[in-house]
Amino acid sequence: MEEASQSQLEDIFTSLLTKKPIFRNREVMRHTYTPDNLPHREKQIKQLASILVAPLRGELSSNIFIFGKTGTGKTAVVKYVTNGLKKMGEEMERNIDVSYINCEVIDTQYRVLANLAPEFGAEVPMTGWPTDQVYKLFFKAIDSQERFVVIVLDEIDKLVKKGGDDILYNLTRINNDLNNAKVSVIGISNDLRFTEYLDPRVRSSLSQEELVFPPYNALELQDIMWQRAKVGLEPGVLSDGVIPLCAALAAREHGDARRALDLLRIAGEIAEREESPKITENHVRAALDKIEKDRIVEVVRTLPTQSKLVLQAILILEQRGEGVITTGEVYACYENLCKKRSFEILTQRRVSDLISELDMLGIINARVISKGRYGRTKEIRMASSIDRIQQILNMGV
DNA sequence: AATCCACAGGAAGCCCGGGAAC
DNA sequence: GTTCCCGGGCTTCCTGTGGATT
Repeated sequence: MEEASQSQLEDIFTSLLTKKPIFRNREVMRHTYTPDNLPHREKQIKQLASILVAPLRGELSSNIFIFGKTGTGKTAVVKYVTNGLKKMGEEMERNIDVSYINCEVIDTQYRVLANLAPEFGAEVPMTGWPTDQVYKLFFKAIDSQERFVVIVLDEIDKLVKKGGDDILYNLTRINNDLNNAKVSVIGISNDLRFTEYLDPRVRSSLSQEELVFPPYNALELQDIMWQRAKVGLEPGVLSDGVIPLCAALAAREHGDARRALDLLRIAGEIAEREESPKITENHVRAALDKIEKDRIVEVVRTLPTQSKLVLQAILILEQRGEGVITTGEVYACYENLCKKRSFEILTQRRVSDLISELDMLGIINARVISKGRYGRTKEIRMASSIDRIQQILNMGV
């Protein structure tokens, strides 16, 4: 390292002293933050409020089904309106409870009930009990006093995919048996075709009211970012093209506000680290790259051993570069790999599932193709840089 | 038109580790 | 301790299938 001369040191001090911060309030720039007003969602807010006003009048509110892709403000609007509902409930001395459950994490009937019950004062272990016992306890707890209960099930499609629609069936019918309490359910889903998998009775009962959240267009995304930037960033740190660029990039991904805000925040963090006085379009592009890289690194690093072996097999085949890779080839290579490193060998059926999982994680591309006489298989390709993934793989195992 | 490949992917059920209850 | 539950990973067995080849 070079020796810093006196004048260089002075430069460092002055630059540190004069260094202007980028962020005023970093929290505001996160997509998890719920702002005071939600631009371009006035219609949905009004709709939702007009349904949820029922408990304030002492009536049972309809069940609601909410559709819309990721980052269209579904969760934000629901939280916003239900918060307001709770506050109004307190003012009017009505007993209103709102329970929010994210079904991506809590994805079985048992876990949903075990998470709901404690909110009404019934302690339930996270495992061990029969499900119907938990249900009974939950039922009793909820009916112990007169109240309105709104249960929000976010990412409800995940729940149904794994746990079936039994809970929904029970929850939507629960009012028939309750004496004191009244329950309504808000289901949030980003899979538009998801109701097809539901029992018709559940479907009709759950979608008494339906709300659709269309994607934001680029201009609306800009509005959202401007509004956040006003509070979250120092004035004057934004170069002209930055917000339009973030909006354009996010609009390309079906108008995802979450993505737009992440881009802007990460770009800000990169600018901060570079000690740049302004966020530039290049920072945004760097942010785009960083988000994707970080995601891949994290996913690959935390992959279970067997998935890593399958991925390694695909990598080896890809590097050999002998045309299209199929499930059979991957399995053969994987078998070798396991033998060489003395790991247990799973069946091809299981490996086929692991390949599909890797596809869903976006590390590889796998699509089903038919080679006519030569059967049906998956055509497998790497989705991103082979070298980088090999590096991450080398660190583990 | 019939055949037939190389799998896809559903269904059922096993095993195990978590835990509760008795 | 034994016996009961749950869920996740996995195997076994299975039926289904698009389209080149016969």
